Amino acid sequence: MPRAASSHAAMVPAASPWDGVAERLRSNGLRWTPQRRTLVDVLREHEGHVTATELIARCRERDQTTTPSTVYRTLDVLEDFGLVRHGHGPDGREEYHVLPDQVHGHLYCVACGATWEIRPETGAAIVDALAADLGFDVDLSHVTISGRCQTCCRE
Amino acid sequence: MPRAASSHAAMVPAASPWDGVAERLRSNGLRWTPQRRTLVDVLREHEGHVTATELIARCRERDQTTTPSTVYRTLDVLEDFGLVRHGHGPDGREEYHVLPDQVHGHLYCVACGATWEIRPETGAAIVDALAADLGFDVDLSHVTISGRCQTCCRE
DNA sequence: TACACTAGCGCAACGACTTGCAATAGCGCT
DNA sequence: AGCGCTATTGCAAGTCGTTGCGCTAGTGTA
Repeated sequence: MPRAASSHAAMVPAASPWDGVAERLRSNGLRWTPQRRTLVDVLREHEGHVTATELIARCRERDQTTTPSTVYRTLDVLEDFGLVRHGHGPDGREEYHVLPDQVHGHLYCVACGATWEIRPETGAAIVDALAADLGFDVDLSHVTISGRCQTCCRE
Repeated sequence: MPRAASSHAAMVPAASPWDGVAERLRSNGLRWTPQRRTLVDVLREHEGHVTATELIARCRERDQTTTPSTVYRTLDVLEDFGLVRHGHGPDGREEYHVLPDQVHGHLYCVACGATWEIRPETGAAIVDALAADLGFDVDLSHVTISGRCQTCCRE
């Protein structure tokens, strides 16, 4: 959807959810700093999953002075805005899902180390099962379930 | 204490899965050390869930010289023997399930902080759903799923 | 454009967990 | 009971993530 910001703004590249971040922050009394800009630039190219450590490394590529604490704190802020979502990988380390268009859980194969996303329908089945059991309202996005993938099971 | 060390030992308390640990270790070329004894003694009284940090603290109560690295390493060994099982809590920290008589997953309420075990039947439903989806063989024991419990949902 | 207000930054220290390594001490064997 | 082999230990150093704090620098306002 072209989403014309004015009568003649037809050349906008395809609105990215990141485009309005600065304004969104400011309108909430927060600030748009160089450090946040760096992180957002990195996130732009990482739609998918990334570990916090990797994000820090990538930020440092662009700005040597990047500090871990700042990155973690900015990620917290972005999470409040729904732009990223964090969970814990099988080893307990932080993992971020960039732009969670759709909440989904993850599977991790302990044998080959690969990860998969749980399909929405399957995720729904899990959510339903737990809702029926204890009336629990699951937040799938925060979880990585481990086990063995089909391929590794065969071996 | 009655427990006669007589020729006929009929007063043994009821065989605990821990009773044979020393022998099991030795017969596998491993060793039964004072440090391991301390940890096992602690575990004996903790059937259920414990964090690694708490275990270390309890060990230190009994033996001031307890070192974290030793405890972690011993837990790894015990896990190989199936006596404990570790997973990661919602904050990514290690949690140990002592004597997992039955593999089960956990639920954590982000609102009130309580945790529940997932009932076997419900767990089975989850395992089945993922098996059907990707042929994935889930290891439920390693997971804590977060969300909101029934009570907190109502509020 | 200058100013004050305060969000955010970088630092330093801390807690949880891991790992390499040299010294110690269980265990089986004689 | 003594001996040697090597599993374990304890330490030190390292990684990942968090937190308290004083100083810096975005922002809205005048």
